[in-house]
Amino acid sequence: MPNMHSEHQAKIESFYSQNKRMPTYSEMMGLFGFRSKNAVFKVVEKLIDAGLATKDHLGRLMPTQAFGEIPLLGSVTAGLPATVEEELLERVNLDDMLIEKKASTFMLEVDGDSMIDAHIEKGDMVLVERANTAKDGQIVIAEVDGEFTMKYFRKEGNKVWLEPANKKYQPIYPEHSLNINAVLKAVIRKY
Amino acid sequence: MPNMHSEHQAKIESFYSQNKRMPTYSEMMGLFGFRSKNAVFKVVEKLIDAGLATKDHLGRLMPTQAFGEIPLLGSVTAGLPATVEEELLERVNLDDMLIEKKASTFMLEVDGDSMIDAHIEKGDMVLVERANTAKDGQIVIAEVDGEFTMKYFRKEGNKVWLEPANKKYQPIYPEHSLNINAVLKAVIRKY
DNA sequence: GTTGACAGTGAACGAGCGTTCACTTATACT
DNA sequence: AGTATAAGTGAACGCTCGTTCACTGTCAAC
Repeated sequence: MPNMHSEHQAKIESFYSQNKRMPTYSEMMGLFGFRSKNAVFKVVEKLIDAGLATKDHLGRLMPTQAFGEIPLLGSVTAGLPATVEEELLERVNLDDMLIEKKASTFMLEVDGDSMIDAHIEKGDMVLVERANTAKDGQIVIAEVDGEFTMKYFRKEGNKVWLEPANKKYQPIYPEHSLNINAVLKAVIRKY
Repeated sequence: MPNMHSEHQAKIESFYSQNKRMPTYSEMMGLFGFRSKNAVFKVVEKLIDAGLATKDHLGRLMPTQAFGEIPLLGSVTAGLPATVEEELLERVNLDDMLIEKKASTFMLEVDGDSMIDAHIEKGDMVLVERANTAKDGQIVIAEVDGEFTMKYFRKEGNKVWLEPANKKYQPIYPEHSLNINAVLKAVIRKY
């Protein structure tokens, strides 16, 4: 039996991603197939010694690194190492990485081709944050003549306009006002 | 006082995203500024009545929708609605949406321009899943002559080759074997 | 064969949990 | 003024939690 630890840890991880919380010792009894809580206690003790788990101030198991976190390897040209047992890898949590202000963050689907030269294509998902203002060069979702579009926001002096990232469209110079709706934080394309 | 519920819920959400678990009633006492657990009890009762929370079989608070989930609005041309109080919005969890097999999923940074015509550019982050095989048309990370690259995987009959998404590079026809390392699941670009 | 380490059982214990009860204070409506 | 409704206090209660203790079986080492 190579490494019992990882098997137990995998079951805990699986429980966590289903229930969004850590299992209690009684629940782990069922999870591991034990009939005694003490058996669980000893297993957990080893997981902690191995640095694969932690407890909080209530004695409850805490989600540590590797719960919701994904190994962040180097670049594409480096490829994937054969074994990823190494704990010296950096790890990232998608939510923490992409979402700053959760309450004002939304997701939208892209449905035009006006930002194609910025490599944002139809069908992509965009993560945006509600805002009324933007800085020059940011990509925004704005309302122009009652219609919403995604464009580069440009500002020079007190002159503002919108610029598509597609040569076949023209920049938009607002006559009166320009209602910024949100600024782009991230693009997500799923395959 | 417009809606006390949302304020309390926001504090719980904040606690959850920091501690990756729900607060206990005692912790909520501190969180809300109460000196009695019963005050918390009544607040929680209302949150449940309002459908903003649930309890599990232990009586503990459960993370419900809206914990780690982001409102998924329509398309960009639809813009962002003024109020998002409506509970009829679809919501998505980034992790659940993007990660299928957590144990074999990794993140890499893109560092070439060979996939630029597929709108994957230098600096993008890619979510990949370790694999030895792929289907025709999928984007893969493969090893060719000791070097790793990201390319389209092509297969016709028993002939396989790699195809860049950039006219200035040539397709790669492997002489002996072709080591597929991983297949692309998603592209993430952060601004 | 004996010993020691390890893994698991089963029962017990204190602590903290969620919950309930009785009571007080404040707000709003007749 | 009088009264209902809601919000908060503080103490109590049972239940489940994590933890501990004593014990049994198993396997390897010497």
